[in-house]
Amino acid sequence: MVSDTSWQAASEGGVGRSDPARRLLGAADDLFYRQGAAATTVREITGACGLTPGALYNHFTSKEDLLYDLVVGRHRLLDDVVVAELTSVGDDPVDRLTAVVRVYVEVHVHARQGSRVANREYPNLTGPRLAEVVAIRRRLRDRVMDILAAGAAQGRFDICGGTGRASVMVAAATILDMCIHATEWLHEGGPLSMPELQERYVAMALRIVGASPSDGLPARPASGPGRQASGAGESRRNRRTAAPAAGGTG
Amino acid sequence: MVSDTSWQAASEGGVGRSDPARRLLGAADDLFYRQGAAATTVREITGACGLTPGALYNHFTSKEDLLYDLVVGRHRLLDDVVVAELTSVGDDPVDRLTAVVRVYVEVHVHARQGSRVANREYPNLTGPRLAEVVAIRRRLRDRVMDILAAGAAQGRFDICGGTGRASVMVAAATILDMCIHATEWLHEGGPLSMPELQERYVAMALRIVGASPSDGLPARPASGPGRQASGAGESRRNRRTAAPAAGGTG
DNA sequence: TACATGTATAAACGTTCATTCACATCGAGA
DNA sequence: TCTCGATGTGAATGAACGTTTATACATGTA
Repeated sequence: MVSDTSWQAASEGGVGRSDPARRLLGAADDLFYRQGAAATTVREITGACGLTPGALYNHFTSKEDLLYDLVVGRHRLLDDVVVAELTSVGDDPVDRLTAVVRVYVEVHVHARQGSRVANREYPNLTGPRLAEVVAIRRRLRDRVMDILAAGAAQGRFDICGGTGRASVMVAAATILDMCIHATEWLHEGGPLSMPELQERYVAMALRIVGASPSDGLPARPASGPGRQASGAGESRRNRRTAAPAAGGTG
Repeated sequence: MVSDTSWQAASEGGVGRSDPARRLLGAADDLFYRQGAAATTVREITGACGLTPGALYNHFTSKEDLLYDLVVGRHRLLDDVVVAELTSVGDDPVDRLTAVVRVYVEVHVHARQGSRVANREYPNLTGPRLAEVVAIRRRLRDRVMDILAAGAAQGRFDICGGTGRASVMVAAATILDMCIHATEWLHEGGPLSMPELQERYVAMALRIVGASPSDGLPARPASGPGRQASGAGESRRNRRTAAPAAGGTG
């Protein structure tokens, strides 16, 4: 499990920033989320903070610099959390893939707005700023490819199409895209609780790679309880009542 | 199977348009694909055709009207092809899901550029034009949800999380996103042939819904040859040797 | 009191954008 | 030959953009 406070606080954005800078980041995040970064003007951002356009340049060198702050922060955060989770989880490929999917779903759904901004707006960056974000994204993908390749080599995974690099990449990218897109129609407080959500996505991911059951995780999961696994007992109580009745959409 | 000529010709875009209009559509498609619609100027579009900006307005009422032409055409086309395929395929849910996935992969990968423009730029539309495209997209998704729900009701599918609307939607959207994102790192002439590609995606889709084997399709497919089916022998020659693009990660 | 610092302002800058419009060109039909 | 419709030109328009600049106003400190 993700140690709740660590990334949650950081995901508020603009740590170590002055108060006006943080307010500008927050306003920009809202506007970028609703309209897209390209369609959002400096005047809108500063206006939302009760400021005039010039004020932005006391805190950021440019509009792109502000976007970079938001985007790269989220990417570094995700990268860090994934690494931390993977170093604490052991060698079993099923465990490792499970951990990655759990983290991805939790981070993306929890910080839905910020994640969508990061994933949709990063191509608006240019030059070295873009290169840095792309490098992080590639690293994230390669890490999953390594897990899949290892699992396939051990006979634990059955990747559709074999273990060639192309097939492994298809599977890895599919799994990550799936998790990222969870934010598109699901949100905290929605019809599904976070553990339920994670369970579904873990199950789908394991199915995609054709994972053979290991400890207690059937490829066709029983509806029983999840695994005990990591220590942090944070799934004790449902943080929302969110009656998981069948109906609701997204 | 997709009757090759039908949609392929139509996907060239701008059917029934005058020659300059078609050239403008083609140039805009290229530019939108490379830079995004918002970042592409009317001057660039007309300049690419050896024209001046004003000339565009002899053929389209606005830049958005041109984008609409491109985007709605691709959506209607996909919708039509899916409907045609589904009406000719019988009632078996496995067959129906297989058909949808095959069509999606083929259309998106074959018309990679146009598909990416349609899927990435449609949010730039406004008002009724946007509403029309959104309606088509919803229809496409609902159609897959119906297939999954029917399959689950017949006990042929085992949707992760049960047969509630939310779970079915998660699975349906995941499958469609997966197919759409095939264009992000795969292309005709890439390391995988079209039938291979379709096979992988069909297999992953069936795994996601936990399909139980029916005619000859194991949930863990043997690596042997695919089903006979796919008629059009169109992947004969490799048109490019381009490298597989880096692909989206988290 | 004097000064430095952080922050905000109002106005303007230069650029770029989509769009408009009066006018030219040209092929086809009468 | 004349007209007409389709098409293209090239200049102009008004608006919007990101950004810069000179200036002002607090606040804390020496």
